[in-house]
Amino acid sequence: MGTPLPRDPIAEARRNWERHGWSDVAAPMAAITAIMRTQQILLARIENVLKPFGLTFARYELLALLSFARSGALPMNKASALLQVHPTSVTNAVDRLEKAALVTRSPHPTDGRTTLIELTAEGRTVSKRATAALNSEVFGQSGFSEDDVEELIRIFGIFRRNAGDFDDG
Amino acid sequence: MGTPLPRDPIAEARRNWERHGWSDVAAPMAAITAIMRTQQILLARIENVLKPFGLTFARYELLALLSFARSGALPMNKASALLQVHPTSVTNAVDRLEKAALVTRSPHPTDGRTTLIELTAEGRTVSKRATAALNSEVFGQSGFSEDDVEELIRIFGIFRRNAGDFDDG
DNA sequence: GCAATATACTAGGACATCCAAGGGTTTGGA
DNA sequence: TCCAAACCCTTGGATGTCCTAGTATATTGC
Repeated sequence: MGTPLPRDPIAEARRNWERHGWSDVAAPMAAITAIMRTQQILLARIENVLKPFGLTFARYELLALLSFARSGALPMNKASALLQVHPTSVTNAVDRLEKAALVTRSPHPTDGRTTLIELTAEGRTVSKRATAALNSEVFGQSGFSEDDVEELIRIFGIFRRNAGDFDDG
Repeated sequence: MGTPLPRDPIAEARRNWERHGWSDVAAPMAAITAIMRTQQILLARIENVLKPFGLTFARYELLALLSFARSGALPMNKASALLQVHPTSVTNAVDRLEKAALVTRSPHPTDGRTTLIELTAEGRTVSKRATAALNSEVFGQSGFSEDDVEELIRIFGIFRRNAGDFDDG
């Protein structure tokens, strides 16, 4: 996307904030902006690893979720809740995964409103291979120290709970 | 988007990773997934605050960048580099901001290839108001402790430099 | 038992991001 | 001097996300 900048643009933004008299919120602004940028970098790495499998991160997450379900099947609304994305995003992902023959839709046995998503044999295979690739090429080389990884898990765990993602602690 | 889950879905994913023998990368996987989710939550808060101004985060970032430029104007490629997004994303944002009369395009005085983006008076006003809103409603209530904010800035600063975003230290 | 309310999924629209390609402008080396 | 390579912006296409209905099925309450 380009050559490195001579200066950290987020540090510059922080200085701009301070210079304009917003010192009280300059640090959180910088932290939040850094989260945004880091997410963008990580997502690009992940998508790059998944591309050979014909997967995007959204579709991979759904496959992985199904692969951990006891029966290999989940209702769409359950998937939406667990992945914490809008139901229409799940519909979209399932449409494409179904077209690629990695999952199938089937009616819920007792609730006519509900659609079950189920992994196909190929879906399970692709999921396994994609996970192996992500483990070795992204998660295994995250660039974060072990201590920092635990810090991030702690900080964002608190944040997500406060944001209403889940109840336990 | 829904009621809180009974359990932290990312902590569950981490346990799944460990149960499948990927303990060595389970923690970074959890950290990266938490970054993704946190970004999503923060972006939603930001977009929500910006909506009354008719802005999205992408457009706001461009406005804010311009407001800090000495002359209030920047070449598009410069904006693309500083915001670290694809040039086509800048084209898209400028199209919409120009339609809203918040910025104007003008030819570069000496380089015929380059287009300058410049804030209009209204663009400057909207930028100021939107920044004030974000400062008070998002950055001022980030939910991160002061210490954690500094930790995040440190950790992601290292990460972004290693990812090639910038050169200094 | 039936109407009103709630829940589940999908269709269509608005935005953002990236990539690939195309057309115009500059620059630089033969 | 002049043409090829480099650079800048835009267009068109693929994806993903969310929101706002709209349709179908369940549940609840009177």
